[in-house]
Formats: sequence, C-alpha cells, structure tokens
Amino acid sequence: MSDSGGARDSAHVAPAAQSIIERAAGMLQAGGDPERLRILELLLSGEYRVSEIAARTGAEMSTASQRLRVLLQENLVKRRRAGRDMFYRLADCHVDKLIRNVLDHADPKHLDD
Amino acid sequence: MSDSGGARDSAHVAPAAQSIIERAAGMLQAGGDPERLRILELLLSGEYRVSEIAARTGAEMSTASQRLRVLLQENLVKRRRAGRDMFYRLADCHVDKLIRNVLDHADPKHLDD
DNA sequence: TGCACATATCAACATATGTTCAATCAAAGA
DNA sequence: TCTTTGATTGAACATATGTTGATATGTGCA
Repeated sequence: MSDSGGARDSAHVAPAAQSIIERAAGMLQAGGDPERLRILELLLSGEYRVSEIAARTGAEMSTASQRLRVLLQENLVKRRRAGRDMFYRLADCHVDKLIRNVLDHADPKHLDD
Repeated sequence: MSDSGGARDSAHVAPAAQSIIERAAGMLQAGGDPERLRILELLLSGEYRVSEIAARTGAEMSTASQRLRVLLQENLVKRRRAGRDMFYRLADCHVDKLIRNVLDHADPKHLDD
C-alpha cells in the first residue's frame, strides 16, 4: 500500500452529493454535443431569437428548438418571450465561464496532449 | 428586425474553429456521465490507481478502466505506470478548474433555476 | 520460465440520444 | 375571426453510448 507519489487528502475536497453530481453531469452532457456547443458559443456574444440561432448555425428551426430545449432543461440557458419571438441567452456568468474555459482548453495553443 | 434588447457584437468573441468545438464537445461529453464525473471528482484530490478508483466508486475494475479510457481519450486525465499499477490524475489545472466550476454551479447554493 | 497480480481490451447486448418532418401552439395584425 | 409568422412538440427512425464478463496484455517475482 502506501502511495507512490499520490497527493491524497491534499486539498480537502468535500465529495459532492449524488444529486449534485447528476446535475453537473447533465450540464456537461448538454454542452457535450458539437451542435449544441456551437449554440452556446454563439450565445457568448448575446441574446438571440430561435430563428437567428437556427440561421447562424445552419439548422432548421425545429432542430434548433430541440437543441435549445436540452440546454434549457439543464439550466445552461434562459429564455424570454418578446411578442412572437423567443430570445435565448446563457443562464448566468457561471455558464459563460464554463464555456470559455472549455473552448480555451480545447484550443491547440495549449498543446497539452 | 432590429433587436429587442439583444447585446450583439458586444464582447468580440472570435468564433471557434470547428475542430476546437469538436474537441471541446468531446471533453464535455466525457465528463457528462455521472459515473465518469465521480471519477473526475475523486481525482480532484490526487492521483489514484485503477483498483482504488474502482473501489471508491463501487465499480468493477474493467468498468473503471473503460471509463478511464474515455477520460484519457478526451484528454481530461493523464496516467503513468508504476510497476504493475497505473496511476491516473487530472490532465492539468485547466481541467481541475472546469470540474470545480461545474460542480459548484450544480450546487443548490446557487439557486439559479 | 512460470505464476500471480494489476490493467486493458473485446464483443455483444440493452439503452439512450439526436434528427427529421409533420402537426400543434402562441402572438400579432388585418 | 382568419391568417401569418415564430416557435414548440411528437413520434419514428438510425446511430451512438455504457455495461458486462471473458480474454488478453504486461509487469514483477520466485
């Protein structure tokens, strides 16, 4: 036993409750589809209606709407109605940071593979 | 037309290349499974061998190994061999931040739903 | 070399996911 | 009220994903 370089009990990480893990996993999974991630990336720059999101991502509206539904369910985005339009935006700055973080990490600039 | 409160071209977000989006989505997806996320959470506190990871997450070794393979493929973890053991750890501090961020966000403390 | 331990891989299966088009709902204006 | 426009929902389908137990690899030691 005894560890070969392990940094056990180093940072006092309270193990997250199962429900937290599940919600967090749901969020990651929702962002874990290239097409949905493209939507999230777009929303980094502001609020858009479904038709715009569809156009800018080259998808049918119903497809965009389905993708937005998943993002909404997992609390990655919020929406508001304005007349016939529905505007979607990132849920909060936390999500903003998350998206930027992962896009940044995936950038080859980080040459960490 | 014209926007109803939209914050277009606000933050100069360079649209990420397709390949970056895909890699980023792969990372999110890899973390987007509750069981794999539990492994990542465990690794927040250090380096562990497969047998320990299996034991602590209540899984068979072959199951743990499969899960680790996915995490490895998406560059969320790294590994090193020490004798017969294989030690896994988070790939870098970027991943550490990502995991903490999402677990934090999923915490009900944030009451943002 | 032969055995034992730690991991990894394979293949088969059940389940989950994403897409699509048609149908429906909701708001606005004639 | 009827029509138009924007958005959502439903159902069917193809594809992807996660799990499992058997098998293989790989390392250390006798």
